[in-house]
Amino acid sequence: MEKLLTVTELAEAFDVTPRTIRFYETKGLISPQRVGSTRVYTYRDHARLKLILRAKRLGFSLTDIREYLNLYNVDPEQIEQQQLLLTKISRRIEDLEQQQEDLVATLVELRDIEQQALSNIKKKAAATGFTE
Amino acid sequence: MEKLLTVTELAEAFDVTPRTIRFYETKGLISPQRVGSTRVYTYRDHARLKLILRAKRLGFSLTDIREYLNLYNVDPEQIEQQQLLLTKISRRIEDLEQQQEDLVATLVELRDIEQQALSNIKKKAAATGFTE
DNA sequence: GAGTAGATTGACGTATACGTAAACCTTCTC
DNA sequence: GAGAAGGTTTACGTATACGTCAATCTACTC
Repeated sequence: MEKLLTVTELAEAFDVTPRTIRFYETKGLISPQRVGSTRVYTYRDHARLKLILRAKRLGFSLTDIREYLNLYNVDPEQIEQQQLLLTKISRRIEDLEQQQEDLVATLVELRDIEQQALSNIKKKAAATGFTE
Repeated sequence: MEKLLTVTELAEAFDVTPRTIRFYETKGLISPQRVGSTRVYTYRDHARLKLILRAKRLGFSLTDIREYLNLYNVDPEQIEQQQLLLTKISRRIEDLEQQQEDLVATLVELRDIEQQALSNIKKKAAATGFTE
C-alpha cells in the first residue's frame, strides 16, 4: 500500500509552501490525483517534485523545467519523437556543461579569496604579537 | 593606453543590451567613469561584467551577485572583515557544491535518457528492416 | 545650421514566481 | 451541532530583471 500525501505534507517534506506546489500544478509541472476536491500525492509525485526543485536550484525557469520533465515521457516507439528528444537533450547537456565550467571557475576564485583571507589573518596575528 | 568602451560596445561584447548594463549600475553592480554624462568602461569593468554574467548563468540574483562582488573588495587589514569574509565564502562554497551535485545528477540522467533514445532508434531501425 | 547618430534620464510595461488574504467546503471532535 | 483544522478556488499584491518608448542632449557631418 502506498502512502499518500496531502499538499501540506508534501510541502513540508521539501520545505516549500503548499502555495508553491499548487502553483506548479497550474503550470503543468505536477498533477496529483484528487479525492473529491482534495489533492493527493503519490511517491511518483514526490520524486517528480524532487526533480523540479533540483532543476530550480540549477536556475531553470518553470517553463524550462516543464520541458525538461517532458523528456522523460517521450513515446519510445515514435522515432521522430526520439530524434527530437536527442537534439533537445544535446542542447540541455551543452547548457549544463557551460554551467559546470562557470561553477568550477567560481569555486576556484572563491577558494583563492579564502586562502588570501586566511593568510591575511595569519600575518596580522604575527604582526600583533600573538605570542604574548 | 587603455581602450575605453561605450555602453553599447561593452554590451555587444557580451551580447547583452545597454539597458541591462545600465540597470546593473542602478543596482550597484558596476560603476563606470563618466566623460561628461557619457559612461566609459575600462578593462576592469569588462572583467567585472564577465563575473556578473557568469554568476547569472549560475542562477544568482543580482543582489547575491552584488554581495559576491563585494567579496573581492574587503580590506585585508581589517581582521574582523576578513573573518566575516571567511564565513560568507564558506556559505557560498557550500551552495555551489550543492549545485555541483545537482548538476552532476542531472547530467547523469540526461545522458541516460540519451542512451535509451539511441537504443530505441536502433531497435526500431532493425525491426523496420533497414537493410532493404 | 540642419540633420543624423548615439548617448542620457525618466517612466511605464511585462513576464516569472510565488505570497497573502478572502470566501467557501468538508470532516472530525467534543 | 458548533467549532476548529485543513482543504479548495479566486483574486489581488509584490519583488526581480529587464524591455520599450519618450524626451532630451551633445557631437559630428555635409
